[in-house]
Amino acid sequence: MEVVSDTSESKVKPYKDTLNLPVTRFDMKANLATKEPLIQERWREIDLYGRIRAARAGRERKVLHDGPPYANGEIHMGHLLNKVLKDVVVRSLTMRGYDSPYVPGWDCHGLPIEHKVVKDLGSKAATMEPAEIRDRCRTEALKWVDVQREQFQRLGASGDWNNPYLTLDPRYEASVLEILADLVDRELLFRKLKPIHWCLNDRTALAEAELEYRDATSPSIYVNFAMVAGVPASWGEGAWHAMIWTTTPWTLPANVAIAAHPRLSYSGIRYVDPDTGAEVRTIVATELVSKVLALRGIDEYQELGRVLGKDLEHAEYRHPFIDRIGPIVLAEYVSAEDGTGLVHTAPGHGTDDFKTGNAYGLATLSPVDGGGRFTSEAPEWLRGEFVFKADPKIVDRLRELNNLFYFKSFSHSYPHCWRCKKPVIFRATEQWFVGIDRDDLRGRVLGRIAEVNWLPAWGRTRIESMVAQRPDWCVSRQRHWGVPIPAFSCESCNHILMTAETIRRVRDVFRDRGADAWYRDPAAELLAAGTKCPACGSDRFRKENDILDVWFESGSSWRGVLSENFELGFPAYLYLEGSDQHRGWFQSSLVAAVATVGSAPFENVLTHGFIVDDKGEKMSKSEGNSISAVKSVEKYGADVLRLYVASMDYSDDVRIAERGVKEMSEAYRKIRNTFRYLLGNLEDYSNFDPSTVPSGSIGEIDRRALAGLNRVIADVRSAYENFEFYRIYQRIYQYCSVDLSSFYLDVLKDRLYAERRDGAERRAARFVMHRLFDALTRLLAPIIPHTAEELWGFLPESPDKPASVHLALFPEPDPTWDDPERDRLWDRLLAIRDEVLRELEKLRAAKRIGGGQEATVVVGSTDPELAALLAAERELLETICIVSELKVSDQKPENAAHGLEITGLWVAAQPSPHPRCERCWNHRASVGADRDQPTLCERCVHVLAHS
RNA sequence: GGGCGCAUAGCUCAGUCGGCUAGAGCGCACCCCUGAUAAGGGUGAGGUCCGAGGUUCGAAUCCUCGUGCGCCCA
Repeated sequence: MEVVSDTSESKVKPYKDTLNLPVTRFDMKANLATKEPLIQERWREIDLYGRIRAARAGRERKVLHDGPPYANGEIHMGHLLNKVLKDVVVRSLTMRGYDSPYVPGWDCHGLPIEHKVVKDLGSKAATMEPAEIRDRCRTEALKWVDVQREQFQRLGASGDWNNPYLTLDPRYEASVLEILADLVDRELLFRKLKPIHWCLNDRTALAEAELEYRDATSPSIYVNFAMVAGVPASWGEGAWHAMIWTTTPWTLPANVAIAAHPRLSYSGIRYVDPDTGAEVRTIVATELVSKVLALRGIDEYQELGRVLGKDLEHAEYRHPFIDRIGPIVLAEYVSAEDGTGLVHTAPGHGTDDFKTGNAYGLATLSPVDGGGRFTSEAPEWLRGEFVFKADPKIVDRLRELNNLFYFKSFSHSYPHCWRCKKPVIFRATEQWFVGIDRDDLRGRVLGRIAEVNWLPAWGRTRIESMVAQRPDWCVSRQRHWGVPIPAFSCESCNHILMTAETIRRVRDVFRDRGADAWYRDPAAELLAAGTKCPACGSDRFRKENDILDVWFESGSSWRGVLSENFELGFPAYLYLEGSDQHRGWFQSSLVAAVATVGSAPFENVLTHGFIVDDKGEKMSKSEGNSISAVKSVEKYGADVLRLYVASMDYSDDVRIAERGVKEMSEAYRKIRNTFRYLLGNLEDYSNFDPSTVPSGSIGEIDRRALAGLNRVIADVRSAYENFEFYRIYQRIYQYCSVDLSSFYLDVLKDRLYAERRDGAERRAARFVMHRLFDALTRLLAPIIPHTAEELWGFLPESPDKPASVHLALFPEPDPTWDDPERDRLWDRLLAIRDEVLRELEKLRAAKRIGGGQEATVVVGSTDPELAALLAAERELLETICIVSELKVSDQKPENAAHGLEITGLWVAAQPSPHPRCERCWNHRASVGADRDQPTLCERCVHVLAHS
């Protein structure tokens, strides 16, 4: 077969080379995974963070103080959300002109790290010195600091990553002790008993995480306590009792009260004991009476009266084997699930009991030593006895005294030690507390809360109710990995010695050599020479072993980072964390600051929600619905993840799903392509000077685009100021998609491609495109910093142009282009355009045209006002509808359609009768008029003649 | 079980003081273009405004009670 010719193909577009088609080196494909690390590398090379600091030096300072993440494990989506939000805040403050330094921090001490280290060491741990274990903990913590630092930086977060604050830094540890000393100065710190989980075998305190719940057999006993006062008189005279139930008889020596539920009904009953034949009167929760009596096979009894729990409050009973009167108290946790509805209360042996005891001012008894043997505080017949062996003795005693109603063995879930696997007990020990009601600390904290700006506003209600209800703050822990509480005890009389003065002395040692000094130096060297026990005069002391709660450490960061060491300034402009921190860091920081310096450490507190999956349920590794932050960033790029996070209202929970990330990739591409198109038409951009474009040459359509940009700038700036980042994404994305891509840039094509390269009309378009490019790049910089930086590189160099977009300021609206009256005109023109496009679509569906340039349109109206508008704006309408010809007529053709939205308007569209210009593809009557170039329209002939 | 929140289209969000037929973008379906081309344009279909009561001439909006989900407690 003979090939006729392929010259026809080359002749199809003979004029293509004469057009000004888009050209750019800016890639359509972002390739963020490889490009972002290169951009970050450049930022490091030019010390961008340092340059930003220098550029903003002397400007008003607004500091976002970083809440330290725990240095343990790789970062997850929660970290990503938090750090991206912080980075958007810091970068936007910077671009608003503020000096906004960001010092990241890490929480390095605490149980999870120590737990892991001890677990890895296995049995060796027991033989190691605390200082050795601490060395390993430090290594572990610093390892994760490095891992997380890399991963946070990979997100593009800007900050002083070379000088972060670490809670294990000696300077930081010294600041923590400084706060402790201040608390002692103000008499807010004290010791009191508190029950904690205690392993009798290892003689050590255990945290909740170190407990294993396993089945154990315990005695279950029902005991009648003799009432001495407060039984309703209407129930009649007699020896009344109150029946309690317990599975830990050995805690009865510490019993100081019986708890009832205020709104539960209690019955006074009379029954005959089947064994002794004696008549017994006792009190039991009404709904449990028959169940309890059935244990002994009793089915006959008389109910002598009923009363609500709250009416039993302050009634009194006598302890069955100790000479002591105890009250009936009220507690919400009492239930009628099992037992008798009356709960044996021993504040020294249970958390609930302790709380109730505090509320009623009851004594916390703890007659048990570290090995589980009763002390001299217990009745003589129990002294020296091991608690679990005491159970049967106590049961026998109760039986002898005729107080035991019922006994059986009972299997239930009970906490055991994670290491030795033996059952643990609750045992009250001396702990250090910050007294929340001393010196009206609670009231003062509540007062400062009211002065802070909480975002969202309900954060205030939340933290207020937490502070109003919180108990004293227990700040001591029986661990190794933390800041030691530098207390001494007298070797001869056990008096505890810790004054502001002794603390500050140790603080100085810590600042020089770190907290390890506590474990290495003898007590005598940590105390001033000649220190004597104020109680007995001895000069020999031991070091105590408690460390501080990690919340106390992180709650001291305003001092160790804002006031001292980093000199960022106190208070901080903003704290920004998840809403769980109302109980955590916000509160510990607030209490520590109000207690010691009297004011809140922050002016604004912004909270975000939690990461949930696409169904709105929380992400967890065990559920298999979690998405790896590290892998997602590697796969899609940090900018895509940042855009994703920024697109959602973080005040509520944030849904993250793989599909969502993919959709966001597409949205990112759309934004990227909009910029790419702008760049493509700004060829030889570096030589384009927008200041040479006279404003008089800026046309109607261009003015509308610039007015629209003004609104975008104003909206976006205000959204940044209000921390409403998702509005920024919505606003810019919709602007790029609707106003630019599908309208302005589409309409502009004929002008950009076909007009004279340096003609006034084309220069006007490029003026607008330059302004769009410059403003949108700046506005997006805090959210997609890498892409913005890449775009920034394409802006023409000038002495005013900073080396990085992140050194630049946000754009300002330019009122030159605002004209509300013209905005209203445009609303009408665009509505008319919609009607025209609908008609074109009908022609297209009928296969009569393809592109709009193949069509000619006639519009008109019976409404004289509208008809006049059409006539006045005919040319503009022709341009924005992108048709070859738009005519206005008062003669309505038969096939004309009525406006769908605009009544009185009619539109008729049909294929253009004119030939197509081979250069600009418009169908024009003028095609063929020029003898030399018979396939071109008049405009194109003219352009070619003058270029 | 308690405290604090949230719930509008498949997704992300608007919706003012209670007042039109509840909107936008994306996605989706169909179509066009091939001079933004792993792009671009057009048209269209999508809603029990979480549910049930109540207030009101009128409720996505205000009130009450639920349901689901989250955070913090117990």
